[in-house]
Amino acid sequence: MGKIKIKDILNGKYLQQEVTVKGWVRTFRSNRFIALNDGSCLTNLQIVVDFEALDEQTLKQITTGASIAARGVVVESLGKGQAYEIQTSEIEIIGVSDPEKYPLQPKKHSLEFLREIAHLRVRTNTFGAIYRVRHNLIYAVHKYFHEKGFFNVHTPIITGSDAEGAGEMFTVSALDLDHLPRTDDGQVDFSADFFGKHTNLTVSGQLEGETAALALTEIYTFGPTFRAENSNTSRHLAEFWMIEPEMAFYDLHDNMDLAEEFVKYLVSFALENCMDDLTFLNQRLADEEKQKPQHQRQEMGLLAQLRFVADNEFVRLTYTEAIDILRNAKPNKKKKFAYLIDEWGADLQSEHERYLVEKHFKKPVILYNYPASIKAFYMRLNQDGKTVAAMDVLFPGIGEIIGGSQREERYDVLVEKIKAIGIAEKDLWWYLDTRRFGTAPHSGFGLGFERLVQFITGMGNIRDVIPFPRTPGNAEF
RNA sequence: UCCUCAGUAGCUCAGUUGGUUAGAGCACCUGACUGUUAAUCAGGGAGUCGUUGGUUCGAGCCCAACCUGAGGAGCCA
Repeated sequence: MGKIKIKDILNGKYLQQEVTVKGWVRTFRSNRFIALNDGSCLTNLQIVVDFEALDEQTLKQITTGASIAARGVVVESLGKGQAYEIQTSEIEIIGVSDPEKYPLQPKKHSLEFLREIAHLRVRTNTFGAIYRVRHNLIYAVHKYFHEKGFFNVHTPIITGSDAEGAGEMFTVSALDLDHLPRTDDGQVDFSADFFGKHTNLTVSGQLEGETAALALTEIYTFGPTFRAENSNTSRHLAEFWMIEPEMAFYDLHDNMDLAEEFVKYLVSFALENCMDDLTFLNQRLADEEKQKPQHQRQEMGLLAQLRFVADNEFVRLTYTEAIDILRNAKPNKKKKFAYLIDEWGADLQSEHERYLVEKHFKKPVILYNYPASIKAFYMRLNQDGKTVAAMDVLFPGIGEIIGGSQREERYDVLVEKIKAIGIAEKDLWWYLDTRRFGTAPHSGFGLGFERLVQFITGMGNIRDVIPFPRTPGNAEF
């Protein structure tokens, strides 16, 4: 049993029928009303018990957190708070929960406290909603690409490529750390390791994804990604999930078109399929905003902002245009920026991106054609010889949600850039092969999945949108 | 990694210029209650004041180091 979900009962499918429901007790009031939740939806089902029909032992074990089965008839509720309820005289305690020790109480808990009990926080309204929205977005990612004819490619999680250049990596090793084999010059001898060479957890599936795009035309990856950077912010994780589409015969503008359409699709999908959970999260955010001083509050609520993003064109402007705007912006002239903008070529800081998105345009912004000097080696050099065909999608609140580029498909230009940054050609022999045999213009981008979930759920800290966050100093559970 | 702030009961917090036995709400326990909605009412238990060291007759309060958390910055997705 356990096939009947509370969601279906609340939809009215089982009115006047006898059913068995199973779930976890949220509250038990007046010795009579159980609020039962099975995770199928946000709303609890009210179980009305005839306590004279139950023995005292069973009654005592109906406590917050306990799992139970209840058998009874679905009826229209006599009370005001809900449409349906179950009248029952048959309760089975499946798993008891000592109320003195169970950490979740029917009251508000801080997100910081719930992070310490990540194995139980999914039993709260907020995290139940986040898990469900996250699932729907995972599904929407595959649905979108599948319907457009893209193929999902599993790129390796353990990589032997030393040259991805996207940050610090975690070494993967089966060597005995207490007795490390050494070479003659004292270095760790990775030739004695499992793979016969030094290997890492991947920081990006892009380079492998490119090889697939140059055969299947349109592909995407959706997998875990690892960064060993000591980042302690509300927007960074050491283990996160990234979506990386890669498309042959796309230039930078095709790439931006896809990125914008894709993000809007995901936002719309959530609005169409997760309205109950989003309405709850909208209210949660509104309550939280009320605690803040007025000048720090956001103008739009969560739902309003999601609709705004789904319905409006993103602004597109070049790095050069952005520098012009920023140079003449009030905070720059009044020296309010911590980093003042004066020269072309400066890297943009968070405060500048925020100004453009939240103050100047008040909508998502796509910046493109960045100086080559501040971007990765594989990005395609533009005709001006000083900018590359790179683009970043910037969102209010969370900043960079997508980073992408048209890739350098010209063998000679690519080899020059690889040499210039000091990577050995032989380490990328397989990547360079794609430029030697049937190379083609192609483009792609990376979307940080948790940042997207953050935006759609309105959660301020990225550690609250992944079930078990991995951050510096934290790998509990 | 840097800057700022915080750490007191299971949770959220108050705690006066350093001064007797450290408080509240919620939660929990006991009792009452057959239409409650974070139920309500009466009573009860509950603390190594983050850790270590120091100043002092006396430290939850002052000083130092460390640990943990949050916000911001850098790196980025």
